[in-house]
Amino acid sequence: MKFDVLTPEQIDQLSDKLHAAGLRSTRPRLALAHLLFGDRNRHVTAETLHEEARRAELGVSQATIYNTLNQFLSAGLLSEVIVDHGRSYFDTNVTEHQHFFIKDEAKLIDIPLEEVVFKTLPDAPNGYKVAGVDVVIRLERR
Amino acid sequence: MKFDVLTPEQIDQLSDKLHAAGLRSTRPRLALAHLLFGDRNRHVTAETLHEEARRAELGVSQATIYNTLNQFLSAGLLSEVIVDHGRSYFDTNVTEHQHFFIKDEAKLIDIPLEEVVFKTLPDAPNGYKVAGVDVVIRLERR
DNA sequence: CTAAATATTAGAATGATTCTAATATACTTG
DNA sequence: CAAGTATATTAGAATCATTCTAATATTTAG
Repeated sequence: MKFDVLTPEQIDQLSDKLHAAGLRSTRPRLALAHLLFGDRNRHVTAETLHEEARRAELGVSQATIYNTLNQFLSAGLLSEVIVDHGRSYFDTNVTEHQHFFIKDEAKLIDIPLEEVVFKTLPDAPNGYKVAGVDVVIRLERR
Repeated sequence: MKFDVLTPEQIDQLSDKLHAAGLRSTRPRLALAHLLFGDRNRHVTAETLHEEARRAELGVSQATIYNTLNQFLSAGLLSEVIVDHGRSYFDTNVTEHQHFFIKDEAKLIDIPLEEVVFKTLPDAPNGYKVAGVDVVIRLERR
């Protein structure tokens, strides 16, 4: 899939999404947005996205992959999942939810928020407030 | 605090701990074990431990800090906490428990296991089993 | 005490990511 | 829509945490 394959409608739609997020609509951003924001939620690392972009012959540099992922993150188009040090995972699901993580496969699976319910959770220590609660269920092959 | 300050009793005790974990008792390991395994649980990164070792004039190289932390981890004397990519945190509390994390202060606080109770948790997907459930409550200054 | 096994170390190498600063593209205003 | 200004993109250098290498030192077993 080359960038040229995007229909005018797709370009408009993705352009709007970028503008709505306060980002300029540029060729590399449209191309990456097209890879990221399809019908289903996705999890990528800079490396996996770069590889996809390479295969699709998007002509997008590694620096742009990093810049774009971080800009999409800041703009709220992506969320970050911290399950492993060394590698940053980005999630196209920006609603609150949790994750399964299969380390051996470097794979993440979303868990809908309602499937993780707490009976008890501690209060934040004095002077602090809770910014988020992240649950990671680590999996291994049975 | 120089290494020489360790009493023979402390050396014996830490030596036993290392041997029990299947590790040889060496000067650098005793020195670092002394910093790590005091009366209270601690959270360190390679950097913070290296800085402590430097201040205490232990004469322990950075490579040894990394090697030792990883050996202690493999030996079950430390656990790893994944709350941030880029930096590895090690915890002297090796019993199951959860964490508060204050990103701005690069600070971890232990949460006893009984303070985090689930009402519902999803089953592992087919072919997998749960290896662990990590809960991180992210905090910000109020 | 000697030999074999394992540890330590400085410095090089690696891997992920960020920075730099030069070039290109998008937006704004007249 | 032209020209100028703001913002993006990029290759390659730089950085940061960490691991590796291979030479030297220490520990343990016999």
